[in-house]
Amino acid sequence: MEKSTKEKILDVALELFSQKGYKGASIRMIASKVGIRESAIYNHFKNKEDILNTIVSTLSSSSLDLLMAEKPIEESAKKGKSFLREFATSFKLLAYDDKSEKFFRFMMIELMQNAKMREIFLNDFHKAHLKVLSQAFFVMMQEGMIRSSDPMLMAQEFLSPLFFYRMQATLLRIDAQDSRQVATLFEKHIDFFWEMVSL
Amino acid sequence: MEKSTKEKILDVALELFSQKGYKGASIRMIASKVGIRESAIYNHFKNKEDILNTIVSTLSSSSLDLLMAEKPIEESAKKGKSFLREFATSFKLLAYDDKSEKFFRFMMIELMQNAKMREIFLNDFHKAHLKVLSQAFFVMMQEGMIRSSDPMLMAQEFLSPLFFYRMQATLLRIDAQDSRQVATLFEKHIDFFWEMVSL
DNA sequence: GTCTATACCCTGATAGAC
DNA sequence: GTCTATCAGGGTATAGAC
Repeated sequence: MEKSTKEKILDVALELFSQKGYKGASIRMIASKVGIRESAIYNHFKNKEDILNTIVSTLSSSSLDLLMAEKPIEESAKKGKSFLREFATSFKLLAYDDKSEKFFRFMMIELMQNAKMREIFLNDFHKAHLKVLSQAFFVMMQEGMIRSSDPMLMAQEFLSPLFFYRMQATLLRIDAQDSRQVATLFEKHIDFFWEMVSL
Repeated sequence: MEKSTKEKILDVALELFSQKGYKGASIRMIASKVGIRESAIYNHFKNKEDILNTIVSTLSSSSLDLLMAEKPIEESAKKGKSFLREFATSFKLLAYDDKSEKFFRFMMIELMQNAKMREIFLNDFHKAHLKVLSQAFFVMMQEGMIRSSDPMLMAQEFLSPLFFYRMQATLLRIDAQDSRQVATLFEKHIDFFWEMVSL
């Protein structure tokens, strides 16, 4: 099963976008890495922006699906610490999945430059995670598993370290540095957090 | 007191770097915004990279000084929650200081593209903060103010939300959105965290 | 210190042959 | 679908007049 030229272009483009950002990755470099001429790109995509949009719409949704495809939160949240561990593990796995990591890198580069990417990050990414977590914490509070507090605040406090550890892991891996110490932080975070909030 | 041309160039460059990144901000745009020709830039800086280096070496250190210019940590850490509040307040103020915010935006853009910026972030910025905080938590544990745990882990857990809230505040402010809700998270974080760890 | 003029490279994109 | 050829525009940087 050979990859089509179109798929090759998308793969190479994501690779280069994640290293140099949208502006820094030229059509010429993409074509060269794929092994065709610049002009041949335009048989598959209208222009450079068309490549970008295809990548973004493909990958911006997939990361959420992995986390949310489970049963209703009302039920799974009753598992308490296990739920948090599953959530964090999914989050951590994304940090070590090739395409997800590349998209994450790309997203971080564009975040401060591109309003559309900010919207994707704040709404699709962050707000969606917060919603799931705050609902879960609400259930856990009702069940008397954890101490009473603002569920949304607790969601922010739980999510922030996950994000930051993921970012650190990505940064270290770019320079081929050892990221195992950071990897253990995901698990330590669950233990630490649960010990703090559980009754 | 008039600003020298050199200072104007640095101000405009930081402004544009923070909006478009290093590659995206051209000498031409910088010159145009300052009100001179491109070639005149080269009377003040050897080349574009020279502008970058001047900005980085000026601003990468200053953000730390603000936080660390206090008394020895061994003493101030004994203040417990007040110490954490002071630390977080300094951190928050940086998010609302014009030049610091611009440099932060610029740093976030370059982080995934530029090895030097990664080094600045991980060593000068992150590691330095962790060192101060872990020392402080160590003292607090010895004084019996907070529960016993790994001081470095506790530092990571305390710092991560601060970073993430700062990033959120910056993102919202770029689009001129209301960032007051995020601003309150800094204070809520202190209260939440302290309630969790204090004895 | 600033200007004009210029050199040279890289960019995205199109036209037309095969 | 891919190629060669070509274009206009923007990028950094330098030389030399004022």
